[in-house]
Amino acid sequence: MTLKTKLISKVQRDNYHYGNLSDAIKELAIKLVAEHGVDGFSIRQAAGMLGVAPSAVYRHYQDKSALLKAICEYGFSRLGQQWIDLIESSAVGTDSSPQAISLAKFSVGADAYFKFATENPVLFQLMFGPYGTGSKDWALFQVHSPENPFTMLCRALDELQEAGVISDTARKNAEYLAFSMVHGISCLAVSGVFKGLARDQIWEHLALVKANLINGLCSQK
Amino acid sequence: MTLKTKLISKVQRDNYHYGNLSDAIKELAIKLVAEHGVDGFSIRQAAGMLGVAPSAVYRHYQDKSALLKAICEYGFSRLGQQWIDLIESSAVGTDSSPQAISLAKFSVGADAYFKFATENPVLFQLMFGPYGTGSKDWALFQVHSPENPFTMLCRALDELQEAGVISDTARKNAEYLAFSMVHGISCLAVSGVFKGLARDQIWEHLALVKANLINGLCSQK
DNA sequence: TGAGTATGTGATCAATGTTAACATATAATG
DNA sequence: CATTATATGTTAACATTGATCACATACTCA
Repeated sequence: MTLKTKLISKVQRDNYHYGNLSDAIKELAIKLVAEHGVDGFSIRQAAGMLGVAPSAVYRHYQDKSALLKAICEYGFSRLGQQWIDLIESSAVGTDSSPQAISLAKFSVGADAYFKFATENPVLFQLMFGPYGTGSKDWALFQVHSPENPFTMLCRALDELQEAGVISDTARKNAEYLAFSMVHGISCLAVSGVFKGLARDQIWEHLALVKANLINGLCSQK
Repeated sequence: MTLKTKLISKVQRDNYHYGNLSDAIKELAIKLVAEHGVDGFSIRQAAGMLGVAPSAVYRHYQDKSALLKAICEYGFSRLGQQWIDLIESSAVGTDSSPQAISLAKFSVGADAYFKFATENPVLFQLMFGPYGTGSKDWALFQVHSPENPFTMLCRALDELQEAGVISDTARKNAEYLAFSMVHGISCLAVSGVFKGLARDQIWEHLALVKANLINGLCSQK
């Protein structure tokens, strides 16, 4: 439970002011948290690595919890970005029917969500933990910000409906259903429950989940 | 981030030996963790509340992480118990068809899982975090212990198959599918994402998820 | 009874989060 | 340009924590 003190290279600085400590400390914290877990992260250690006094951090973040919350916000923003990017990069929509396009978009979106989770397990758990969505004043899921993955999912479902792939009643019930499924398998993958399985197998589970979800939605009249 | 020191009543003891400190500290830890979160829990505080020196705890648990792991094990065992209990108490199976019985059992099992999660949010998150399923040597999900909720789910699915409610192929793909869905909505409920919603609404979401799941499984030939 | 073992104590250590008083660079203002 | 205000660092300190050590006490069992 004590931090491995290791040999922390205390970087020497020549300027009194750092430059942009607020961002620097956040980026480093993101890296350290991902690497050593939330509990293995300490403000003092991070400050030392930047060659800065621990108390300097408190000019930019009120708390350790405030810093962790900032990391969560970064996580959500990056998840949103990757969602969009993956849809773009997978070239969904080139000469296909609107039905096929909306389906592919939905599918790729789910992939992006799952991919983000498995590639950033610690961050993902942090985002939905007490310092993220669990924190008292977390507004991201109430306000309909475009960065919100839930909002993105809803838009993907809207497109499915507009393309006539799913019915109006299916659309109504779909939101929490779809979110639960994609989030669920992501959580499981991240939690260590699938420890024995190969990556390919886990992705097959995701495919199964997606297929069942789409099937269920389409079969609703 | 610092612990609220409050007025911790240091209980006075008359015997040198505590009795069963191992269990006492665990039970208190379970309560404190549930109440103040994992990060708000300290060994020293708990020891103080039992009127015992902090170092005494280390006779029974190698680490703080070992204690947290013990809490996770308790969690899984209690979840399993409640799964069984809820099925018993809801009197599933009195003069009904085998199909109806297996369906009801499955449904009630999912309810038990969800109920446990929402009633023990901190514990639930802990169980699937780094000190639970995420810990390096977590064997509960590899060994098929009867306490394992995944094993229980599988048995419920077996019964659905045996009763002829779902097909053989549906049974094969069902495990991770069902687990993902039930676990997914439980995670969401616990994470704070549903913060604005009333309890009834959240339970309706669960009902929807269950309905869609069963529907999807039954429609597979 | 007496030795061995299990369990609890006290003192101590290094690390951590956090704060306060002080120092310095940058920005704003006259 | 000189001066002041503000933003951003530093140093030192404090209380709390996880953990370890030598030591003390009670229980067990031959």
